[in-house]
Amino acid sequence: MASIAEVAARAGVSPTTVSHALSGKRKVSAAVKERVAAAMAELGYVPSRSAQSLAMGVTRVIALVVPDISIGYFAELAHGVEAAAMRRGYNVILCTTGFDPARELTYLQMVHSRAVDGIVYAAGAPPTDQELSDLLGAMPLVFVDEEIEGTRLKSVISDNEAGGRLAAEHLLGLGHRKVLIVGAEGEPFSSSRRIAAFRRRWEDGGGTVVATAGGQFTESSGALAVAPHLATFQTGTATAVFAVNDLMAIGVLHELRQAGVRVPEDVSVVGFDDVMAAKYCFPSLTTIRQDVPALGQVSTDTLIDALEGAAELDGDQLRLPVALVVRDSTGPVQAGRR
Amino acid sequence: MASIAEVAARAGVSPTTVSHALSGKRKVSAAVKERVAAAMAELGYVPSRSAQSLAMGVTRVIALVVPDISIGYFAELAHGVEAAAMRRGYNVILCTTGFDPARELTYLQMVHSRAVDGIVYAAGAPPTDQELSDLLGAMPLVFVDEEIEGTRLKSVISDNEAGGRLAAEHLLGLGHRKVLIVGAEGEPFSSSRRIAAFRRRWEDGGGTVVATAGGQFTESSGALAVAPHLATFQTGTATAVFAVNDLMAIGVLHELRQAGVRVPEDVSVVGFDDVMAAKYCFPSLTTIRQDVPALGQVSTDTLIDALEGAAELDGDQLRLPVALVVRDSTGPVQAGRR
DNA sequence: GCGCTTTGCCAAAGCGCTTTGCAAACGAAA
DNA sequence: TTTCGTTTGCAAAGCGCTTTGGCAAAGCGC
Repeated sequence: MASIAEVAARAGVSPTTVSHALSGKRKVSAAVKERVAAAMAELGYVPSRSAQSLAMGVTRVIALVVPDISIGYFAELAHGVEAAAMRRGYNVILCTTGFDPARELTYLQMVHSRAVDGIVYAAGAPPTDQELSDLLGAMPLVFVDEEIEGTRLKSVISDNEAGGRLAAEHLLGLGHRKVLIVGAEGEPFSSSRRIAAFRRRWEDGGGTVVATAGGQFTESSGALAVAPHLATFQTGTATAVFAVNDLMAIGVLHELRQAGVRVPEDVSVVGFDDVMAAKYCFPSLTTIRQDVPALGQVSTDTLIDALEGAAELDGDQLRLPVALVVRDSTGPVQAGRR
Repeated sequence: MASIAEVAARAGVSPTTVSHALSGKRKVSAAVKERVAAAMAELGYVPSRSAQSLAMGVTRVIALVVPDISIGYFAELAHGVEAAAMRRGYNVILCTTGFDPARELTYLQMVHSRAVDGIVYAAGAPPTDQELSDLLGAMPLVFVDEEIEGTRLKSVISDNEAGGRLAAEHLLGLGHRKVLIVGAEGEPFSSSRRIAAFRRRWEDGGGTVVATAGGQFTESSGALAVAPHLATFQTGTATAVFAVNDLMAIGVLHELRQAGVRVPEDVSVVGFDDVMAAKYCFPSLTTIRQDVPALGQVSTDTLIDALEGAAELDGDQLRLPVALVVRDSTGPVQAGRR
C-alpha cells in the first residue's frame, strides 16, 4: 500500500510534485516526471480513492436507484448507465429498493454522506412519501421515465404518448375497434401516459375500450388481469388487447393459450417495451420498442454534465423516440367479429 | 455539509465524543448522547463516507464484476449480491466488462486504489490473461460459477455435474438415445462441466451423442448451432437436444419452429438455468434450475465474512444444488424413432 | 478519610491526498 | 548588470473522520 509520500521519497521529490506529475495541474519537468513514473511503477503505486475523494470533495461515483435489477427493463437500463458512467470515468453503485420507501431513503442518504455525487433515479414509481419528494427535489438527480408532481426536475423519458398512439394506430389499421387495456390507469407516470395516449387515438379512430384491468407489471398480473375477460374474446366482444408492458403482455399470451383462445386469429395483442422475451415468446409479440439502454446513457450523461457544471438539472424533459415492432401477435380482425 | 466538529461545538463536547456516541466504541453518558443526537438532527449531520474510509482503511463497498448486466443470468446474480451486501451494510459497485480483459483489469485496480474492499467475480469466463490471473490470485475475491486453473481460490458454483446428470436421466427416461449437444465443450468452466457430466451419464445409459455444436451462449448462437442439424431431426437420427443454457435452448426452439420441426413430438429440448423466459417461451422449456440469486448471496456473504476476518478465502468450492424442472419441451420419444 | 478502580470526556496524531502561497533558479529583456 | 517573468519544486494547511493515551471526577471498600 504505497503512499504518495513513499513515491516522492523514492523519486527524490516532494509529494506535491508527485501529485502534480500525476494530475498535470501544474507543469513538471520531463526528467522529474520520468523519475516519478519509475518510482510509481517500482512501488506499484495506485492513489487512494478515499483520500482523493476527501481532499477533492468529489467521489466520481453515482448511484443507480432501481426497484429490482433482475427485471429485464432495469437490467438494460443499468447497462446503459454503466456504459455511460464508465466512459466518463465514473463508477456506479447499484441500489435496489424492492419498492420499499425505507430502503429508498437509505440510499438517498448516500449523497448526504457524500458516498456518491449524484443519482440516476428509476424507482419504477414516483415517491408517495412527502419526505422522499422533498429530498429528491434538493439533490443532483435525474429521473428516468417518470417525473415528480410539481417539481421541475430533469427527467429522461421515452415518448410514451407516441408509443400509445402507434399501438392504437396499428390495431385500428388492422380493423380492430374493441380493445381491452391491461395496465393500471392513473398510476405510475409512464404507464398512464401510454394508456391515455392510446385511448385518445383509439377513440378518435372510432374504437371503444371494453375494459381496463390493472396490475403489477408482472407476467402473472397480466394473466390475472385478462382471466375474467376470456369469454369476451370468445364472443368477439373484444378483439384486441393493449398491455402497457411486455411482461404483462406475455402473461396475457400465456393465459390466452391456456384457455384455447387463438392469437392472433381470435385476438391481437400488443405490448410495450420490446424486452428480449418479446421476440421469443409464442406467438412473438408485437410491441412498442423503447431504447432502454439509451435511456440509461442519456440520463447518466445528463447527470454527469450537471455534476461537472456543464449543465443545469432543473428544467424540461428529454424525450426519446419509440417505434412499433410488428410480430406475430397481431393480425387483421376476423370477418364478422368487428 | 455539517462536519463532526460543528456537531461537537453545538453539543458542547469534543469531536471525539461525538464519534464515540455515534459508533458506541466507548461509553458516553446518556445525557451527552442525547445532546449529541439533538445537535446532529438540527444540523442534518451525516458522516462523510470518504473521511471514514480514509480513517478506517475500509470502504464497505464491494465490486461485482460481470460481462453484461443486461443478460438475465447476471442480473439475477446482481440481485442476490446486492441483497446480501445491503443486509450487511455494504454497497456494491457494478462493473461490466463486455468480455474485455482491458476493462476487467481497470476494474480490478479498484481494490488497489482501495475504492472497494473486495470483489465478486463472475466474468463469465476464466481470465485468459496471465497478468489477470496473477492479480486475481492476490485479492480478496470470490469466483462465481468458475474457477481458476491451479489456484485454490474460493469459488461458489451451482452443482453443474448434478445438473448435467439430471438432464441426461430425464431424457433417457423418456426413451431418448440420440442427442445433439448445444454448447462449447472444453470451454468455460461451468458449461464444460455440464456437458461432461451429461455425456458421461448419457453414454452410461446407452445413449449416443450425435454431434456437439458450440456457441456464444446467446439465442442467436443457439439457433445457429442447430440449423445445420435440422435434417437430422426430421429423419429421427437425433430425437433430443441438450443445450447448456436456456438462452441457447430458446434459440433452438425458435429455429425448430421456423423449420417446422415439432417440439416435443419430433424432438425434445432441455436447457439449463431456468431463466424467466424459459417459462414463457413456446413450448415452455424443460430445464435445470439453478438458484442464481442464491449464488450471488452466498458468494457475497463468503466474501464479506473473509473481509471481516471471519473466514479464509482460499480453499474449496461451495456447491449449490440444482433441480430438474419439467415443462412442455420434452416428451417421450415417438414410436419408430428410437 | 484513604487509596483504588471506574466512568466519561478530551487532545492530538494520524489516514493519504490536493492545493495554494512562496521561493529558488533561470533566462531573456532592458 | 539589473530587472522581471517564467518555470519548477516545496512546505504546510486542510479535507472530516477514528483512535489512543491521558486525566479529572466520581464511586467503592475498608
